[in-house]
Amino acid sequence: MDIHSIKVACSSCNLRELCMPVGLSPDEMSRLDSVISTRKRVKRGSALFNNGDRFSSLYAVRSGFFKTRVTSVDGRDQVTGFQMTGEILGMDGIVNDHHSCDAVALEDAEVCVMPFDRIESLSREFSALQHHVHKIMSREIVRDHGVMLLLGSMRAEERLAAFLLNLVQRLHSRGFSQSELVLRMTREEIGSYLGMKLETVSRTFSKFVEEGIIEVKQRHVQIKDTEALRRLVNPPSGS
Amino acid sequence: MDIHSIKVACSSCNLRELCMPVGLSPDEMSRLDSVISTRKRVKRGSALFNNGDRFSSLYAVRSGFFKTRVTSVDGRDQVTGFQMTGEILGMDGIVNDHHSCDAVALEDAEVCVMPFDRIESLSREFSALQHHVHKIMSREIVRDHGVMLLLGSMRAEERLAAFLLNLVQRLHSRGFSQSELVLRMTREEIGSYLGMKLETVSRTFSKFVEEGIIEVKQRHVQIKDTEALRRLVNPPSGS
DNA sequence: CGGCTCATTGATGCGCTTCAATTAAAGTGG
DNA sequence: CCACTTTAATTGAAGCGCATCAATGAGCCG
Repeated sequence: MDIHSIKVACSSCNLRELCMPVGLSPDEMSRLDSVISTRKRVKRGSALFNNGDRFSSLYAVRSGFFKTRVTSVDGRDQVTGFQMTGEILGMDGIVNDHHSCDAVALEDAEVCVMPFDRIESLSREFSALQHHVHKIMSREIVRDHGVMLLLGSMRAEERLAAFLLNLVQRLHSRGFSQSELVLRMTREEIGSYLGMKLETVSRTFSKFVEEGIIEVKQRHVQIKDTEALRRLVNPPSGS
Repeated sequence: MDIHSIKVACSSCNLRELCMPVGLSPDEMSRLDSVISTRKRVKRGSALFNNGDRFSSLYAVRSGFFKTRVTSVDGRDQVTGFQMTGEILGMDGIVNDHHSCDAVALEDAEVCVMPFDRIESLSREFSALQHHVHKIMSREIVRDHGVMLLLGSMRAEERLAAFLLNLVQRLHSRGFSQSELVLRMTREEIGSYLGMKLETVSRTFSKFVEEGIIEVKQRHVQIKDTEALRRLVNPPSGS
């Protein structure tokens, strides 16, 4: 066991509200600790796993920030999500025993490695853990449906507004500001996620700035009028 | 037990390759039979469940055809998928104990009702079933990522070509033709799924007909040049 | 047959992409 | 530490793809 494995314990992790362990007894919790065998560091720009890699584990983001991306046969790619502290990566790999997307760190990151066969065997013992795994996967499905709604029916301004509100809400629930955020991804990555070109992302940011809704300094964004963003996502009534 | 409950048994179901039971022993199979408590008929146009309904069960499509759809606060909706025989509905409901989308039958349909708490308890006994449940949810996640790629990075022709190829492939794996299909959904529903307007769907169909790729007579589609469709989805190299 | 829903097709315009140039920031080596 | 290079972001101008509006046609059913 290397030095990074010390204190790798869900029971003493300050992320337990966000991550896997929920409603477990102290005994169950310590059994879960034994599942989280290792931590793994991932350097900015490198991949936690790639499309085609053999699937073995789920990963809980301990620190840092990831994007996941799928690539079509002809090389186009699409960012399918951004994952922050406490969120789970790797569920795409279960169905075919191989990953079907890339997970790339957008800043130096650390993840908890949770071997999936261990999760499954422990799930057979603890129904609370079992149900939690099901919820995590269901949550991902529901999130994906929301992205489809965004991609299929919203216009550029609405998409970016929804994106900002979503990001800031997730950051807020992790103790950060409701109104300030630092983007960890490029305009191009935002655009890929939102189905628009980087120039459109940039222009839309500028438009929001002109309208006094946000302030932008590079990747630092300050939200000055949350309600205006909400109105953009959900147009009052008649378009 | 009403008459429809007779012979509701996975062990004698000709869909077992497509649906839930995989790699179960005869004993396990008969235990699974006991989970599938009932069948339920759903008339064309009516909902199996709606957004907000309490979640209790997963549903396996026994016959017929469904769409699922999410609705935004301001009333826009997005078709998130079309489900045919052997496919599973309802996984969206696990995370919040309530469904977050509507599942509407596009033709008279019948589903197997699988109470989720029973699935979970049986999953704790049979690891094969447990893993299969995980695979089904993972498959849905992977499918959703594919739809995001389609919505985020493809143009109208590519989207419709991908849609047709996907439909015909799923039908083929159920014993139907590789080249002929009957659309169970309207142009508007196709458009909602693909993020385009019904007029664009219609025009794109017409374009394919002009190019000799397909023949269309109302909802009956005959694919005359599968390779041309494949080339549309995956442009040769340039462009 | 008349009234419905669904589909097709045309004309016009807008939103976003594309191409291109400029600026700003971040990383690199002398 | 400051030139130099590289990457990221902004902004403008032009064009295209798809949406929108509108009218017609085709099936379906009471």
